[in-house]
Amino acid sequence: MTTRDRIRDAGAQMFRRNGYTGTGVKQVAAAAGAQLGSLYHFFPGGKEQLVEEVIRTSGPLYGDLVYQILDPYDDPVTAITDAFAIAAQDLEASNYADACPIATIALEVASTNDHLRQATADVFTGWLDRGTALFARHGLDEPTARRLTIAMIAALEGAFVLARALRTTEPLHAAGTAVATATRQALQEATEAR
Amino acid sequence: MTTRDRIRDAGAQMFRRNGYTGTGVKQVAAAAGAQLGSLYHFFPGGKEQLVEEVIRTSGPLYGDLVYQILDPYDDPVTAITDAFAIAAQDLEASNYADACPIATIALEVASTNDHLRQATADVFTGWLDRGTALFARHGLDEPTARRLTIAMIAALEGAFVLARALRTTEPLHAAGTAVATATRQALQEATEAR
DNA sequence: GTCTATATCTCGATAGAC
DNA sequence: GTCTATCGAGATATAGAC
Repeated sequence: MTTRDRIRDAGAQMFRRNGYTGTGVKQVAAAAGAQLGSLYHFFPGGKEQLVEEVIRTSGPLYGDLVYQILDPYDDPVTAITDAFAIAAQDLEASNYADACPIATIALEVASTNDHLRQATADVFTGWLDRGTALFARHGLDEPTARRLTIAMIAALEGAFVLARALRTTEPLHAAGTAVATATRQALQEATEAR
Repeated sequence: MTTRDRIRDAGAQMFRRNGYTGTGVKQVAAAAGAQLGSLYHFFPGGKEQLVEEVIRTSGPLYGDLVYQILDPYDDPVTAITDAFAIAAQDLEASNYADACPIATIALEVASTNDHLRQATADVFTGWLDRGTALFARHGLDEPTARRLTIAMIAALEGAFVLARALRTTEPLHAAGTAVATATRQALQEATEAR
């Protein structure tokens, strides 16, 4: 792996766990086994360029991860339940450190840096579009599919907040169950309307 | 209002909007119209003592706010829908700045400061207990009531993340609808089981 | 209790030798 | 591209006069 990649990955991990303002560029360089000069060589825009790249790479990557869990299922209801269970496992395995790679950053910059806010918005928009298409494939009309996707992502993000604070996976299971129920209901109504 | 209260309130607002690590004690003192010496006079534990007090006061206060919206309703389903709609209005009115008063802090400290992490956990636990009691009053058994409460708070927190990043209230309406649906379903099952 | 001044440290960022 | 040294600004925190 190149020095550039090591810096980007170290940044991704530290921003994810300690937040944007809570992470220093020197720490990132040290964690990457690189010199500060190298960081500024590859990221002349400094810390802000580094986070933006982290947002725009880690964000979609995490979307892929979730998508690949959901996609193979015939039944979206069990797909959702299983996906939240896997998220719970992963979170616990990382000692409640690795949840959403961009949520902390998103909240930190939402009212302080519009350029970075837009980067997080682009990531969320990408997730929404893909999720909407996935739900639509199961027979839901576009507005309903979009509504459910938003609810699913919101449930996951919020469950991560509670789970990391409480250090228990209970929120992920509770949120997953609720989203699964709402999805089952929507699918049923779509069938009845046919 | 006393100087101490002004400092606490200014801190609450700045931590809520810019996060914990993103806020400086000098800025807090300046925003409160107080001198730095006064801040350390009233909060000898410095920044950490200040946030902890902010967490433990603003957190329960926000819980009261939500509770007072939900409580008067006979029907929890419309209560939830309305509560999310009100949250959407408030968020938009503050230009997407004032969402949950402790969520950003909670994510920032979850893996970096166990003492503050515990403070946020205590706040969430308080919310959960009150919400569970409220749902139980409408005829749900305790585990179901707790599950729904967790799902509701998670949906709200996650919707805030999406809404602040995307600068739209759509996530709050979508999340509210999903939680309302899950609640309607749980109430129906409870009635049928009787 | 309030104010000013300052100590100490770490921050992001830059310069320049190699 | 990598490394060392350092700049200037801002961070948290403290001291001490009033």
